[in-house]
Amino acid sequence: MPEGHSIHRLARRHHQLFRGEALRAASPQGRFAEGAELLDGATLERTDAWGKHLFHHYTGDLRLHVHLGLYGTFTEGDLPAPHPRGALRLRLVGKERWLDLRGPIACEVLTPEQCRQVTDALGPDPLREGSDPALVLARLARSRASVGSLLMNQQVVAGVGNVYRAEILFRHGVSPFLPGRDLEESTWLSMWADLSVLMRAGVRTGRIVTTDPEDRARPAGRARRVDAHYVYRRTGQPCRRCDTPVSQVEMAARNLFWCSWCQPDP
DNA sequence: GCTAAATGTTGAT
DNA sequence: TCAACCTTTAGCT
Repeated sequence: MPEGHSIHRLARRHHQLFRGEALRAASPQGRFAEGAELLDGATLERTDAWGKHLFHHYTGDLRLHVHLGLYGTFTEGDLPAPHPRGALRLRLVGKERWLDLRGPIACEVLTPEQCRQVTDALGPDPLREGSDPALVLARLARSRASVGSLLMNQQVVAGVGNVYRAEILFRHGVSPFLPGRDLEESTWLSMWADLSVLMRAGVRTGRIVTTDPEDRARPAGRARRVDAHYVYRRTGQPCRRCDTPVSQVEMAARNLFWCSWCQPDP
């Protein structure tokens, strides 16, 4: 579930797996053969994430840039690595562990300068130290576009995806259709603070849970699955706060979910 | 066990 | 606006 929290979690994990190790790199699929050749033998110094973009810093100023897109996925394990099967874009092998990457939308070796170009095009990331919500506000304040679409724009805020978008709007009673310029500053600042908390929890657990305990159904009997979302993918089901059926509409080829009572139209 | 839909973005039409 | 990327998972049966 690659929203920003997953990518930060992966950055942390890859650092744990391979920090300080010289890695073998290969692209069994062939689509990253040149890049893998460049990386082969380099040592992983550190990892970094900005929004949904992942970076590995290797010796020799080599940077691996990965964007998982919708389908991309990493798998890992202890050596020996299994025989490569399917479309395996990149396999990294360390002293004790292997790491496979499949289906990313971006997997490339960049220079530090090229990495900067990537991150310069991104808005502040609630998961990064020192990110400034005022910069986001400045973008919102001069846009007639809906806050629902602006939150999905990585140049405005980095790391928020369809789930966090729907849930943060609900939690603050904001209609997705409100023009960005009409969002109150104080509302945005509490949304940002809330996003940081929720996304940090996502990094810790690997799951997106946005409901407050009092809005979840009583745990009937044994450990049942937690009611993790207020509106995301709950079309037609009663709102956890007011019982109004959750609404859904397709917006820019993405599903948008909201409660028309808790988040009234502007 | 199978099918449909999905967390995202780019590039072509 | 749509296809591509080509894996995972939720929801059926």
